[in-house]
Amino acid sequence: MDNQGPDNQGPDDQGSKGRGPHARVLQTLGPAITSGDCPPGTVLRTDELEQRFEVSRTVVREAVRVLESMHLVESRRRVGVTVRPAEDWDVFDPQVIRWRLAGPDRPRQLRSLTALRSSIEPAAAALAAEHATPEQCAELTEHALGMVATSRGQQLAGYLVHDIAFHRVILRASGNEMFARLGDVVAAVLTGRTEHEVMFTDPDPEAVTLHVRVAEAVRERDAERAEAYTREITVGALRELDILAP
Amino acid sequence: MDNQGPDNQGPDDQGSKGRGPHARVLQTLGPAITSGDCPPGTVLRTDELEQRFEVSRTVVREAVRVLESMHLVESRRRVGVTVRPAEDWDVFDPQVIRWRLAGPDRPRQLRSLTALRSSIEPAAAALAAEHATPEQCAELTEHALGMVATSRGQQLAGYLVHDIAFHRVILRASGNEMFARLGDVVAAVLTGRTEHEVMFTDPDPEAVTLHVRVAEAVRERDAERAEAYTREITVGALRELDILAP
DNA sequence: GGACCAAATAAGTATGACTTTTGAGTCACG
DNA sequence: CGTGACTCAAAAGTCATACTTATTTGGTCC
Repeated sequence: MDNQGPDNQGPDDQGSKGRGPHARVLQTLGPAITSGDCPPGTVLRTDELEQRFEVSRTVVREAVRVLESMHLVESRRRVGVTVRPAEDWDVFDPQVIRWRLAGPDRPRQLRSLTALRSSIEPAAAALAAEHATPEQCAELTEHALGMVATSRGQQLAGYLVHDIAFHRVILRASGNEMFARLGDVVAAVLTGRTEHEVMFTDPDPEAVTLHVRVAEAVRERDAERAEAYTREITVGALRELDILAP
Repeated sequence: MDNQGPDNQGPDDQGSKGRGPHARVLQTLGPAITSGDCPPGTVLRTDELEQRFEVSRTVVREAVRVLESMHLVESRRRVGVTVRPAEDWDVFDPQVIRWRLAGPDRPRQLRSLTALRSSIEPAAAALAAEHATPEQCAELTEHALGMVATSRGQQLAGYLVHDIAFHRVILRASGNEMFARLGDVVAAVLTGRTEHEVMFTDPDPEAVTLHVRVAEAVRERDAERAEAYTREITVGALRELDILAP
C-alpha cells in the first residue's frame, strides 16, 4: 500500500506541477477546503496529516504554510491547523480560483469572475486604445478575424483559442500590470463557459462582430468606442449567465 | 548585510503577524524581491539564507515555499532559488501589494490600484444599490455624514476612517465576494493617498458631496445613479494622480 | 565533434530531539 | 459556590543531521 491512497484525486494533474509529495498534499488539501469538504472550523493536526498522506512533517508543514499564506487555514499552537471561514480566503489567488472552479462552488465562482470581468475589461480596452503597440493591434485584428473564421460549424475549440488570446492582448495592452494579470482569470471564465455547455451551439454572431469592432477601435486609438463595444461584450456575458441560472 | 532593522516599518503590524523566525525571513525576503533589491534572475541558495538569517533549514524552506506560491521565486534542484521576473508575480496577493506599496515601486503600484479601483467600484455601487441591506444603507449614510463632518479643519485622520469604511461597505454590499475582497486594497490606496501628502489640504468638497449622493442612490435602490456618482468619485481619484505625477 | 556516462551539487525528504505557546483542568481562596 | 491563579500537557514551532533525488557540468570515448 504505497501509493494506494484511499481517496486520491488521481494522478491526472492537468497543469499544476503535481510532482512531489509537497504538491500532492497541497493539491489535495486545498480543494478539500475550498470545496467545503473541510468546513470552516475544522481542525487538522499535523501528525494526523502525516499519517494520512504518509509523508514527513517537513512536507506537511510546508503545505500548511502555503495554505496559511492563502488565508485558507490558520495554524495555532496547542490547537492545530484550523480551516478559516470562506470570507477570509484570498479569492484572487489564481490557485484558489482554480480550486474553486473545480469544485461545487463553481457556479458562484463563475458569476463573481464574470462580474469582475465585465467591470474590468471595458476600462482595459479604453487604456489599450491609448497604449497598444502596432504589434498588439495586429494581434487583435488577427484574433478577431480568427473568431469570425471559427464562428460557424462547431469549431468551438478554435474559437475559444482566439477568444482567449484576444482578451489577453487587450488586458496586456492596457499597460496596467494588474489588468494584465487577469488574463488567466478571463481564460478560465471563457474556458469554463465553453466546457460547461453554455455555448454548445455556435457563438452569438453579434458578439463576434463586437470583437472585430473593438479591434478596429483600438487600432484607430478610439478609447471611447473600444470601451463601449467591450462593455457590450461583457454585458452580454453577464446576461448569458442570468439566462442560464437566474 | 545583516538585518540591523528587522522591523523598521513599525511594530504595529495590522495583519502581517510578524512574530517568529519564519515571518522574519518572509518579511525580509519578500520586500527585498518586490523592491528590486534582488532583481529577477538572482539566485539564492538555501544554506546561504540559513547563515544570513541564522535560522534552520526548516524555516528557510517554509519561507521559500510561500514566496514560491506567490510566484516571486522558483526553486529548482541543482540551481537554487531564482527570483522570477516581475510579470510573473501574483500582483493581487495582498501581501505582495503591501510589500510593493512599501517599496520604491509605490507610485506605479498606486496608479495600478487606482485604475483597478475606478473600474471596479462603479460596478460594485450599482450592485450595492440592488443588494444592500437596510443596515448597510444606514452605515453608508452614517459614514457619508461622517465625511461631511470631518471634511473641514484638518481632520484628515477622521475623514480617512469614514472614507475607507464607506467604500468597504459599498464593496461588501455588492454581494460579490471578489469585490468585497478589494476592501483592503481600497483602504491601502486611500491611506496611501493621505500619507503621501496628496491630500495635505482639506478634501475636495465635491467629492464629499458625491459620497452623500451615492449613499442616497443606494438607499433609493437607484443603481444607475449610484454607479454614475461613484464613477465620478473614482475618475476624480485618477485625475488627482495624473495631476500629481503625469 | 557529438553522444553518452559519471561526478558534483543543491534542493527535497525523513527523523528525532528539543522549545515555546496556550488551552484546559485543578485547586486554593474569597 | 464562584473566581482567580497555578500547573500540566498537547500541539505547533524550531533545530540539527542524515539521507535521497534530480540536474547540471564536464570529461571521456567513439
